[in-house]
Amino acid sequence: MERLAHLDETDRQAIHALHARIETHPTYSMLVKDGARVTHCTLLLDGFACSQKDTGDGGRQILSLHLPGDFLDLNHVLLDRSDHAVQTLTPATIARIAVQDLRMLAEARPRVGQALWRDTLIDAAIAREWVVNVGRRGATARIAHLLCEFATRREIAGFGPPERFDLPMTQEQIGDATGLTSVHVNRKLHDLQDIGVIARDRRDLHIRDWPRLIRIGDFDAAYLHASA
Amino acid sequence: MERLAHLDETDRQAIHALHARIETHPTYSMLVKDGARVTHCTLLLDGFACSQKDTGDGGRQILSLHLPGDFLDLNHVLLDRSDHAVQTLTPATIARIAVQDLRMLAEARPRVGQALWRDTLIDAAIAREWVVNVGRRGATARIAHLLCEFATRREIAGFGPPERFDLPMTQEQIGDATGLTSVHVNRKLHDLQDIGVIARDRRDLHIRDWPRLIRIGDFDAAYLHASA
DNA sequence: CGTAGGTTTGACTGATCTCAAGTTTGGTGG
DNA sequence: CCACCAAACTTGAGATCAGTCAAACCTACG
Repeated sequence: MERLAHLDETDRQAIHALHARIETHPTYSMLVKDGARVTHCTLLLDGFACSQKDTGDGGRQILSLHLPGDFLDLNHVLLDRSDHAVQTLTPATIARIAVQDLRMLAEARPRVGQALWRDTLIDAAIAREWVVNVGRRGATARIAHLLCEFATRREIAGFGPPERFDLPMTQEQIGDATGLTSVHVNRKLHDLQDIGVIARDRRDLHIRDWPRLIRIGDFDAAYLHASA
Repeated sequence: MERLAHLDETDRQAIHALHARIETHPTYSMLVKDGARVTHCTLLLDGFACSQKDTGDGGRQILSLHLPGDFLDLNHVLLDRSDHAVQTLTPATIARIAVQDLRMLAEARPRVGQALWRDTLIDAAIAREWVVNVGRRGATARIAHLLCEFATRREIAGFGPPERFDLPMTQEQIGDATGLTSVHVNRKLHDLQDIGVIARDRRDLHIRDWPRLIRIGDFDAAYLHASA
């Protein structure tokens, strides 16, 4: 949260005073169910997760990825019903904090409140960029954009350089995130590999030509609002 | 804003005390430019507008529609750079309010602050639903969903029943909103007409079989969070 | 080892795009 | 009031991208 707003000592104390329940969950647990009434917000402490929504005919769309340190569902501070699901992509440990506590905190400590609000605004900006990605880009660009976003968000969150990392997603999940089928994802991933832009070994992804991947993915990190 | 939170008399007075500059703009004016530094937020008083973003190869994606009474860019309260553009779809009159005034108001009157935050959360929910629409639904369903959303938002905003209204968009714009070409939009609109679900005369749209349109568009209004 | 989940490949299908030409509509100036 | 023009809508034919179906192949894990 330090990245979202300048907090003073009182702010920090107020945050540390929050009561949180720590939980651990295996891969593919539903942390939040779509349509559920929610009384707690969830903070991802370790592992990866994604927001998703199902269509009437059995399709699934992944809406965003969550890294350690992300709030998964801050929207529940003011909306009492969930409009999408959140699922773990890996084993994860989370902290559940009562909505009411967060709301009171936001009121008592405006700086903290603004940090939380700002976080939800960045989530919204990411969602808008995903509309563009899925609506107006070809398959290769969509996948490249997803890789760029994940790599830079990782870096921003302090997990090291964007050139090499474990991508915690199956090709099927990449497809659900980009509006493609797993078969097509596989082929386009190979294309990116064949032209030397990326290299892969299992989940381990190596971006060999970062500027080119950015160009292919039509990526501009501005929407992540990373600068304080 | 009364729909977003319960406000008391002091809240109302504080809102009325805001200084706003009223402007009128013709069709297709850029109210907010993508990437611009922003010092004012915009409230749409009359007319229609849309948020949009351009891709590197000249494509355009419409991200959301704005009705009279909507804030167009509340994200600027806490993010100083715009990550998308806002353009009028019809002649429009707007009110510009200084970001700083809104920020101070939100701090002084928590109820108002929560109303504003809640508004941005609903915008985010709409953006997420658009990701699903554009990512995982076929052409006809995308268009049907767009019509359903516009019709219900109109109704929620108090513009009368959802069965008949003027759609303030060209088929090209419907395409930009759904990730389709105007040609394909035209064909699918005709399909909907041929099966008797809608009738059209110029921009005047008549939904003749609302339950069926909802089914075709896989529409569930829950994401609009309309109930107080 | 055996199995399930994930990846890879091929052949075929189909939805949507592209290009291109008409047609209608609404506004504007004479 | 009419003629004209630009924008929007419509239609057709052909091309392309991505989906479907189906099988084979890995590979981690029990």
